[in-house]
Amino acid sequence: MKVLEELTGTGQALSHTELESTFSKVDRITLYRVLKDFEEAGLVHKIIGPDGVTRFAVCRHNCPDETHTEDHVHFNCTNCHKVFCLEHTHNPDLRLPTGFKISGIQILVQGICKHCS
Amino acid sequence: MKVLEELTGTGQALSHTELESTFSKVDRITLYRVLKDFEEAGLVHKIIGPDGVTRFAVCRHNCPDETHTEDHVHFNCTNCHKVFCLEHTHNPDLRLPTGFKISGIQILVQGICKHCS
DNA sequence: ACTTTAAATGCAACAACGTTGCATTTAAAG
DNA sequence: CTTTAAATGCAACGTTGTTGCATTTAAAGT
Repeated sequence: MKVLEELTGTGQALSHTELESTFSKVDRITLYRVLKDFEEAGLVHKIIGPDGVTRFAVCRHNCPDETHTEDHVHFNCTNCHKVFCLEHTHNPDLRLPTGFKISGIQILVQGICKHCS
Repeated sequence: MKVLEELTGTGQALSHTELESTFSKVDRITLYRVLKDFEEAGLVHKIIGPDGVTRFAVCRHNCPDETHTEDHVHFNCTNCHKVFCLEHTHNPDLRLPTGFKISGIQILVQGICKHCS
């Protein structure tokens, strides 16, 4: 699929709207289904930004085969509003109050990205 | 407002739908406006869960007066699906790739909460 | 090459979430 | 008691996402 190529080629996470305008000839419902299939197949993962916008990014090498746990940090640039996967910045260990058991962590950092600074 | 009392009383973050059913006599648009005003006034802060559902929680003591930066971790229980503010679990220091400047961090931990374990 | 079957696409409709404009009610100030 | 402003409710609209159904496309079988 060309959608997968687009997601792999660009270094950022793309929203449904962005993909829709890229593939203007494709129906938006088809896009929804394609992305849903990709996500269930473990090829892409969904990122919900601080604005509530859901974006999609390809799963890279450090995405475990089975669990598809995203052990990396996501970055949201407040200038260009793009969302990146910082694949090499892993989730830190957190010490929670007693009684809370961790199964997953999602970290979204906001700031100025490499290209805008 | 009774909405503020409800948010302060319960120890968790409440979604718009939950608040709507609590105050069934209040119009949902009024609820939207009240929550928006509270947020702009710095009384509550918005939390967007991993499911994309936005919830609201009161800002406690450690919310800085000016910036309203939420320097604490949010917890989403995979059993009861509630969202809590872990006020005493602060955001860790993250070391990002060169060129990325941090202005804010949002951490959402998933697992089993104190009441469900 | 033709038929059959299944998968992929497009369309229509619907539901949830959120916002805006306008009229009405409520409450505060004069 | 009147005037003004704030708060509420209603209607309408836009966006996002899902589902059902018909149609097209492609693959498999004969």
